[in-house]
Amino acid sequence: MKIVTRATAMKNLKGYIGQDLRKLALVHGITTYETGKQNKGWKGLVLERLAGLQTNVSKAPNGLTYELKSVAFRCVCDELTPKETMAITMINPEELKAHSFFESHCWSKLKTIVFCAVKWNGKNSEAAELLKVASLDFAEDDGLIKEIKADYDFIRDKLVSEGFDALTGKDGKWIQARTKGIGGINPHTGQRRPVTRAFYARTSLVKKIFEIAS
DNA sequence: CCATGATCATTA
DNA sequence: TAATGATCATGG
Repeated sequence: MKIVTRATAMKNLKGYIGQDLRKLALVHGITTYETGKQNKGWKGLVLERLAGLQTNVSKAPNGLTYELKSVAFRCVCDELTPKETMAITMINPEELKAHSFFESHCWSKLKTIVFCAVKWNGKNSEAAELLKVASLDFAEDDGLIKEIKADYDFIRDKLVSEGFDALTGKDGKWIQARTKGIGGINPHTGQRRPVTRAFYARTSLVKKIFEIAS
């Protein structure tokens, strides 16, 4: 397995800025919506390939891997603004209780993230142009880290005192704990699948990250 | 089977 | 329009 550093990944990705991701998806054999079903994750998968990754096994970055994230941007007036929040990582209630912010998956992913701004052209977007690639260096903004940590601590505290079910997307100034379950009904049992959650970066955080990286 | 990819739908 | 909660296809 080949190791791709963040710098290499960024270099690879930058070569694709301005290109249509849908065409690239076809080249790499990634299903988009061609089959009649839409794959909501296809942009992320394409970007991972473009960065030089073979496949993404991104759970628990054991040291020297990085996270690749895409963010949908839409044009508000003349300014590019994040359309939506961005998933960071799944929340494991046990680990959330056990780990402080700087020991968490959330942080270890956040600090090694490579952001890709992708133009969003509406529902079931057929084309997706790669707008910009940025990596994050949080070391240059202590204040922001502190505030993110505060959100993490708040969410962790709430988990301990009120339980996993008490968490909502309302919590947190920069990050939030939104639901991210598999959703739907288990066709075998007919039961509802358990609700899971993930850390999300709010749009304001995404915007700030791109400002820092610029 | 389930975590991961990220978007879609609904409501205030 | 923005924010929150819910959802689906994919890959290992």
